[in-house]
Amino acid sequence: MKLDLNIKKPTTRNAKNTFAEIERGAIKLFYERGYHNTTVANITAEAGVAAGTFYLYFPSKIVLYQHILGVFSYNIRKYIAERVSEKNTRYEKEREGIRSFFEYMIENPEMYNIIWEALYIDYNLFRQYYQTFADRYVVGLEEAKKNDEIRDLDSEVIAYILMGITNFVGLKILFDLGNNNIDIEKIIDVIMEFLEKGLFKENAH
Amino acid sequence: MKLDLNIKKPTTRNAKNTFAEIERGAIKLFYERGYHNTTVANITAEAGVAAGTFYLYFPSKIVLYQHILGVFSYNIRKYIAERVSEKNTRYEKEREGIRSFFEYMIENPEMYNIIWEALYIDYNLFRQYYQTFADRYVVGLEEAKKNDEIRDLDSEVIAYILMGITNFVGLKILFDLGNNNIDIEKIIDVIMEFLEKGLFKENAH
DNA sequence: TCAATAAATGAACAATCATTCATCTTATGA
DNA sequence: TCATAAGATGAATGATTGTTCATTTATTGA
Repeated sequence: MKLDLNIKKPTTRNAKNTFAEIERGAIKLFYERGYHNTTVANITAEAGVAAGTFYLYFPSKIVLYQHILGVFSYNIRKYIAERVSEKNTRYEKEREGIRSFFEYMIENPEMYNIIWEALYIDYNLFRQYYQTFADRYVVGLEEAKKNDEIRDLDSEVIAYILMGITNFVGLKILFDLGNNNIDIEKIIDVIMEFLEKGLFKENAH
Repeated sequence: MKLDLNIKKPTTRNAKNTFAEIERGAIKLFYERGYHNTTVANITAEAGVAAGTFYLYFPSKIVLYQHILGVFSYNIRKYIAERVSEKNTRYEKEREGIRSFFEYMIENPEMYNIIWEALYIDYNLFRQYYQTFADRYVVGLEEAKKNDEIRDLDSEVIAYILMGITNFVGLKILFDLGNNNIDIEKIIDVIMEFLEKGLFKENAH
């Protein structure tokens, strides 16, 4: 499934550094200005190398983007999975999943913009990213159902519901990141109470 | 608050048609190819007018985008508000809000891409769009709290939770729109049961 | 009917930018 | 040490595209 992007890996130590600098510069600029407002010349200038150097490693600008998306996609899944696997109940796993998503997002605010931008750069990659994320989620939810931990609701719909909650509350957190008075734990508390008891009171209808 | 985009409104009937054709062509192409892969020449060709005609009405390509975003933003809010106001309980309002969001989205799949793309074209407009949407939501939620219909949770967080749910489940629906066996009512049932009782069973932790 | 105004045209312009390539520099390993 | 390969350079290229403008056509109101 891992598609070959035709990227040339550097061998010498200096070259590895050059490659990493191009990655770093691209992530910074794609985040700050978006893919289309970032030129290859911008990236190489940020990386401190000549324009032509870019094409030693990447056959095109779009391939660099696809590569970076792949790296982020892998890293966030790994980050979350490692922390969730430490917990035992679905409730604790869910809480930890949400917390680690927010953590990763705050440490790597570039990820957000870069992943969403796939919708306008490579639609299939965008769709695949979320569908893969959802598929993994479904596995955990089905297991929790077997253990009688969660209600018997369509797991795929629930997966998208939970991704929607974390992504949009995450968006709000990014909006407010300038303000120093955001309390992430308090926000997670609200989400968890919502997941526990729902929105409506018993007499609501 | 309504910002002046410096758009020239047409006066004669023919000119009104030209203006509408440019709007229509732009929406079609922004949806199909994205903003950056759509040229002004593409838009005028789609509209069946000469390239220069574009600048009779819009001072630049970006202003046309901002104009279209404003139209969608207004239309979807109006569409939902009209239907929600017919309902009495918060439960019924919520269900109708979700349903009408999906309805509008399926009828106007362009809206989704065009609004999200704001993140890469005009960040402030993007942020303003969601914050305005959330602010409206908060008003309704606060009222429902007073009526003891919903739990006492932070209304702004809940607003982003609910927007996240509708947007991401909506995304899933758009992914699957090719398949003819999607049952929207069933998906809404899942969301509503989730909102009623939460995700976890009583004995979950 | 006929000036005055509005609408429309499309070739030309100027700027941008992804990519190439001939040349030079550095590293490697036998 | 030295031949070979890998890494790096940056000016040049060619294609694209947002915008302008001199000119032509259509509409309007008196």
